[in-house]
Amino acid sequence: MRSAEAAAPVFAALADPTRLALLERLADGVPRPIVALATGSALTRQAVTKHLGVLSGAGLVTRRRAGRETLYALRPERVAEARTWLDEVAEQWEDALGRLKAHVEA
Amino acid sequence: MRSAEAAAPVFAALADPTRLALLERLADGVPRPIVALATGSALTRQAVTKHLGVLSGAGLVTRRRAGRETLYALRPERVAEARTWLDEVAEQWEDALGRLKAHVEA
DNA sequence: ACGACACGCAACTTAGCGGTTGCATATTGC
DNA sequence: GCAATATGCAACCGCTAAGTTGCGTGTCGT
Repeated sequence: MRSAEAAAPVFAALADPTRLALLERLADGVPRPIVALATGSALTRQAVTKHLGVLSGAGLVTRRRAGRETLYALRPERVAEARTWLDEVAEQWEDALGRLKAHVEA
Repeated sequence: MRSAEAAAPVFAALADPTRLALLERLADGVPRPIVALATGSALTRQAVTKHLGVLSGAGLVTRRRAGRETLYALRPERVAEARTWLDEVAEQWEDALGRLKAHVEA
């Protein structure tokens, strides 16, 4: 993920508190069906389904059909990619800060 | 930034490719006026102004008036906060993975 | 003082998101 | 087979975001 074009969809998926909460609940690595994720979220099952669709579309989560229920699980590679983008910006900034400091002290 | 509630606005600000591009151009630590950021972005000055307003609202950027132009500069603390949130999810997942592995091998 | 420059404010249009409701479908268990 | 469960699909409403256009204001340079 080098360009902003590639990073934006992932951040867009992370931009909703409901979706962040879903990710937090999936962060333990256990795949869960929709109903299990809908209970306690004060939302309709359909709303949760849509949010999971967004997360799946951004590659942050995987879907797998198991009988009559579909299991969703976290996909940590994409989380890592988002972190990479932020790392690059932060690193570039710290490099610039370092050069500035060196220039001032010279 | 411990809860999803606090993290979402920052990610929402990062959700737009135009805003990410603006952050990339500000990542060298040099404060720039709006016109300098608008040139080459294929957008109107007003559109860029709005995006900078969003970034400023999320605390990702600072505004400073200098004569007839307003200078925008990156504010790396917030970038670090977003990274922290992603780190927590990733860490939790890796912990879960570690436990799972230990359980399987046992 | 005056023109050019950089910007802010406000109204408007358009498109997409979050959410709900209603209905159809496949699966499980008895 | 039948009721209950878990889900998918589609239409619809309300709201906000993105972007443009038009106009007004302060500032710089000559």
